[in-house]
Amino acid sequence: MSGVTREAVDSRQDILRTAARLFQQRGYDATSMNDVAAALKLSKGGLYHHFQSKDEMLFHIMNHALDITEERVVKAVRGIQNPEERLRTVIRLHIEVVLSVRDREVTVMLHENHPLPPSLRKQINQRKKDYIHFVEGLIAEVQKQKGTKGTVSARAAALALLGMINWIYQWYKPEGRLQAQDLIPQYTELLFAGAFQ
Amino acid sequence: MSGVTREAVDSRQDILRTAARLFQQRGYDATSMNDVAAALKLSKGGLYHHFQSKDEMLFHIMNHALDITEERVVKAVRGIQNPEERLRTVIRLHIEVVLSVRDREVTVMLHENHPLPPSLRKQINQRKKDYIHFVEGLIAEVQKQKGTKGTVSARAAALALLGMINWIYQWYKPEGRLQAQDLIPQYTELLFAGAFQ
DNA sequence: ATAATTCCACCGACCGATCGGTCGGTTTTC
DNA sequence: GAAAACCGACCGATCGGTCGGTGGAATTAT
Repeated sequence: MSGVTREAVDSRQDILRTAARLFQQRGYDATSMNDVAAALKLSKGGLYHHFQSKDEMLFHIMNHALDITEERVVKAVRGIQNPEERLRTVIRLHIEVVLSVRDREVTVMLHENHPLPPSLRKQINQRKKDYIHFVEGLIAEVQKQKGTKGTVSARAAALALLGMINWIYQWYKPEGRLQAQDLIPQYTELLFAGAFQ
Repeated sequence: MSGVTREAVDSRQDILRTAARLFQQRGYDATSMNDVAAALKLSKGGLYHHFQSKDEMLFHIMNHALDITEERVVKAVRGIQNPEERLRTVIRLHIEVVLSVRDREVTVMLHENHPLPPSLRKQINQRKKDYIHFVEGLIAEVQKQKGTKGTVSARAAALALLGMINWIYQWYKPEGRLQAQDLIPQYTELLFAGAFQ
């Protein structure tokens, strides 16, 4: 067993990536299992060899989107001591994740609210809440450090920040003006000092 | 003809209101024409007497949502001379529209991106763009008035503001903490001075 | 005033298509 | 040769949409 046991990469991952692409482009409901199978040059029967249901695929895609966010944002800033710098980095990384062409799972998670079976649904919602809480706590830390006296609570600021970032996929066009590298400093400054400094 | 010619109110409006409620609660795709008809105590055949297709209903709902926004936000602030006060009022009114239980059409318009026939789709998208432009222009005015030197462009600020407001429906619970009346001043201050003043 | 006609909201059975999902059997892989 | 991967025909259900017809109110003719 010298590095074997693998090969064929683990086709589940490939399938999920393709499915995520289609779900993002056409929407979950408008994408049939036949569409997914065809895009993978599989039959529908073959596809069902790997997944039990369409819901299960959506669940895995959403879970993977949350894995990505935790990996590329939460874990990535653990080492940063200064709260303000940590928050600035979170903003940058989160925007980069949302705009990443590679991570279409994230957009699917943001947009689709197809009713999953309750147990699966609860798992996803809990992880989403955890992330909001993470951002809220970080903002509270920065507020404390800066001695903020304003009326903006950490919770409202977190929800506003996540709202403006998570809404980007609704209007962003890679070929349009306002590119990612312009967006990051502007959204950051908006949160830290408003739009009229 | 003494005030006659009416009666029966105009059932198309009633139908659209019911459809909007169902579309918002269950989603457009997950709501069948039978569901809509049943909620109105109609048969599906009877429903199709009033509308040609499900797409047409969605189009009218979205158009109506844009009517509401123009009426209750854009037109409502026309009389306000001072740009800053006008912008503050726009923020308040827009949040109130998004949170209004009565205007479920708005949430439907924000969330659903079902592919309408191109001509209808273009109309909706154009009106959305017009509204973004309206907010962008207003922000630019305030920036000029205040002599803003920062790096936040009016366009980025407009998209961020609309993002944080239009995202509210994703997390807002009427029974939760963070009510509308708390939200409005906090979102306003966030845009004007950031979260750490 | 009444009979005939028009009109309109509505019904309910039906259609073709498509959907998610199944299953028995065949091919591929190691 | 066993096990995993895969095929393709098939199923029941549901979908958006159609259509011939019906009953009653309004309109017109007589």
